[in-house]
Amino acid sequence: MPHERASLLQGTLDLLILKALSTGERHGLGVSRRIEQITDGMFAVQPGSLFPALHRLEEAGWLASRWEASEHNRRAKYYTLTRAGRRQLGEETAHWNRIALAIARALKA
Amino acid sequence: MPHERASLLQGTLDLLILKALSTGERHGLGVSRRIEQITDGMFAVQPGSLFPALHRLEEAGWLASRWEASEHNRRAKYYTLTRAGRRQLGEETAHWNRIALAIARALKA
DNA sequence: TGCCGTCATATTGACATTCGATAGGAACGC
DNA sequence: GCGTTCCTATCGAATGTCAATATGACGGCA
Repeated sequence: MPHERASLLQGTLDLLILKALSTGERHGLGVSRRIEQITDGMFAVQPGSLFPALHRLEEAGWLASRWEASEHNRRAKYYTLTRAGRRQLGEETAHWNRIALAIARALKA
Repeated sequence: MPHERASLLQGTLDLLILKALSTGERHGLGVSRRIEQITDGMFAVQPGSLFPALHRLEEAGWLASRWEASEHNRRAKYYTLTRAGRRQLGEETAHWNRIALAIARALKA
């Protein structure tokens, strides 16, 4: 039960998706649920954001996908991080840290 | 001198403008320079972002403005935080802190 | 007087991203 | 069959940012 549900900060969606997939294969809604979980319910990714983003990341070569039956026996597309995706996750994490630090510093001044 | 210049995270522009004005009256370009200063050169706000944002914030009642001669004797519009603007700065700061914390937690998991 | 560089505000057009709403198919329980 | 849940998918709209450019005023200088 989240206290507040924030809309995503633009630019963090890719990062969160890559992170959600870093612990293993998931299908679309699974990614969405994982993001909600690791952000403590702070961020909820809508389908209209999620699927275009997944396609974009796959297009970029950071994700690979295959069709498979879900745990509820529905057809689902499972995504995995590619090696390039794992590298990208590292870069985006570092990028985020730099930005968050800069803003934190600015807000303290 | 900045090592890297990032484009703004969408949603942080208002926050940075309010913060830049929290230490006193500034005109448009002065706000821009102040942001660059307090973020250690990390963020540079372009005119095409800056002026619409200033107008938006004034429209919202968070800024007040008046025409005055600049330090170089050009006509410049000086902006000040209103009381509501100061309150807004507090809220947006708190909001940012919650978001940054949630993402930091997510990235550590 | 005329020209130019700088300062400063402002607008325009393009672009990416996110969201809300909606659609639609497939499996399951009844 | 029928509704419900699960899952992928697309569309339209709104928003926010940027790059490029326009406009004008001042000061310095020849």
